[in-house]
Amino acid sequence: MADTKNQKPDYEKMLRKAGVRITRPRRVIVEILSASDDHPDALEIFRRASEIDPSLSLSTVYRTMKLLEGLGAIHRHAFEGGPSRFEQAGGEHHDHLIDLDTGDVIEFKSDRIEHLQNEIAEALGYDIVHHRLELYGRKRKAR
Amino acid sequence: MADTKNQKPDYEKMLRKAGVRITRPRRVIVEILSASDDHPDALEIFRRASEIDPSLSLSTVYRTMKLLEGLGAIHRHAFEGGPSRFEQAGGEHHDHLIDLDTGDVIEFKSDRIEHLQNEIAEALGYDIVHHRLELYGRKRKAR
DNA sequence: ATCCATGCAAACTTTTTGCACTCGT
DNA sequence: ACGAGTGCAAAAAGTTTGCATGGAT
Repeated sequence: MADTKNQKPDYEKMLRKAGVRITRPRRVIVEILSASDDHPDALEIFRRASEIDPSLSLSTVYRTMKLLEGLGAIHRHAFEGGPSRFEQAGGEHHDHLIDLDTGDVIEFKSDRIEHLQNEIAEALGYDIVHHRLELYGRKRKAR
Repeated sequence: MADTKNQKPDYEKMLRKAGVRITRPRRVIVEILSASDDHPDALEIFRRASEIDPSLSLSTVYRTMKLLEGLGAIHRHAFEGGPSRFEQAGGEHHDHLIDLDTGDVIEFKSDRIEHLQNEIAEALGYDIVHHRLELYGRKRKAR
């Protein structure tokens, strides 16, 4: 289960290809993302990045997230009742189970569910652009 | 497909059972909900209700939505990039396909997907409290 | 030397809340 | 008449934006 993990996107290359400038703030943010296995929100990314460069601003984090999202380098998730949380793209597609007690996010995938989704959209006359499947639960206590 | 539609909740009864007061604002809001087949957001409910009682406030709409949600009389959906949208409870469980061009919401259900979700949670050692499955797509053009 | 990107503060959107008053019970 | 519920305005929370300055190319 650990080896389904990402081969991380080469952010610098993507930025260069996009024709935007490789600035210090962008380098720092991208470095934080590379070092992250979790699903931090903008404020958390800001905190982590601030340790490297305290002059960085939250606006820049937001702007950079939007930029990277547009490039397909990261995914944005809007889990319920909280701010957007981000994750590097590059791994294979997966969905999320959110631990209601801890906020932890567990990734999983199911080809069968994906397939059923396509069947459903097909039947309704739609092409799926993307989808969102989130399970909210708690660790099973009872034996 | 039209007959999978809701038998609407009896809001007044639910409010009474909850031991809260049946006020004019609540009556009006609940009347709007009863008359709705779509998935309006708070502001839209406020607009519709304002036609009946112009003195009603948006805060009260929010407060009432929270109350009704707590009673299980309505469901709150946070589709991506927009405000919460509401729907009467009482129909059978279903998921949503959101038309990216129009914002229309199409309801569907799949026992097989539900079942797979439970299997997955089970395998991960979790009990599902609830879940969210949304398909975002556009009407199929190509023949 | 350009002009894209940044920091800062202000604006914005959605939702919640404090407070004095109203009205259901 | 008591106190839950309301309207209003202000506050929160998350995110975006205008503007003057700074830095990558």
